[in-house]
Amino acid sequence: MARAVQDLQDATDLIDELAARRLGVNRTDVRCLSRLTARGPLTASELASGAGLTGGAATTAIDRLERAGLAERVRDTADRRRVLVHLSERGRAAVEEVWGPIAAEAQAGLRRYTVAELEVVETFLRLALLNQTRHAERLRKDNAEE
Amino acid sequence: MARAVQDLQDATDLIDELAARRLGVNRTDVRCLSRLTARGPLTASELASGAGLTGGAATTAIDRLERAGLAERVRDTADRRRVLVHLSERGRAAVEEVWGPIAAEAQAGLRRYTVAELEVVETFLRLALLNQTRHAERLRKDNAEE
DNA sequence: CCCAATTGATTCAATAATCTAAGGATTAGA
DNA sequence: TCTAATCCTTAGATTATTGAATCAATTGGG
Repeated sequence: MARAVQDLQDATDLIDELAARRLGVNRTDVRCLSRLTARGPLTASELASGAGLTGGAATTAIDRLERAGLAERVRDTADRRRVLVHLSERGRAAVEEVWGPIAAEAQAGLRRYTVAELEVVETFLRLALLNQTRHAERLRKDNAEE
Repeated sequence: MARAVQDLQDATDLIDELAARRLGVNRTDVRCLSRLTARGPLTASELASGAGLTGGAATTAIDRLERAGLAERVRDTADRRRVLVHLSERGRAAVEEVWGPIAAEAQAGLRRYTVAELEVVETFLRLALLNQTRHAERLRKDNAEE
């Protein structure tokens, strides 16, 4: 079972790599695209913490995405220190082109499952997440108290 | 459901990051450690392709792991061009310390599931993998024929 | 048995990405 | 209004990866 999870993760990793090449950006930028798709427009710092980057790295990542025409900076009118990062129309289309079909087929596959079965799978995933989160906490604490 | 999978992946990612810090190596090195743990001693080139690295990158990654005391180079006596990379005793212990408890608890969690339920989950994961693999192929082809 | 071709690993220079720290602009609070 | 805090950017140093060249060992055809 652990192996099945691992294999799935490796495959996802591979797809990210291929998607990066396809879009002409790097893996970090793909991670940012994914965040932006999932969580709507984000400020530079939200994107940074979401993608596990420092501020400086986020700035250059956004630069690259902007240069690639996949995202756009929009100054927040309410607080002009902030920069909101939006997916551009082209960015949205690119994301759809790469991940749309994957999501669609996954969705289709789910239709063969009964509600009870879906429940089992989802609970499994949530428990696994809980386990990981608990241990992430343990590691964070261990790292802190060196 | 897609969200549950995504969340789990993010959490795994976070753990890799924390583990890297804990062990004093980088993410690439953690990927190598994971490969070495899962697939036993590997030659430098097997490790390279397994971890998605070029030859040069693999060499320096092994250098770092060796310097950190986590792995060891062993010249293959049968074919002396080859270098087998083994986890060191300390490497094995470090992997166990970080991932052992996670695996143990995951294993324990699985015991609450019936055989039928496990079957459902495993099939789900395999189908998801299949879907990803199919689309990885699509992307690879698209990239190739540019 | 030898030599050319191949294979495996390493080295090195160039490139790319990241980090940290400092700086500039804006906002919020006293 | 002045000060501190916040947000993003910039710049220099560090780190990692790539791709090509190199060295060593092996293999196979003649």
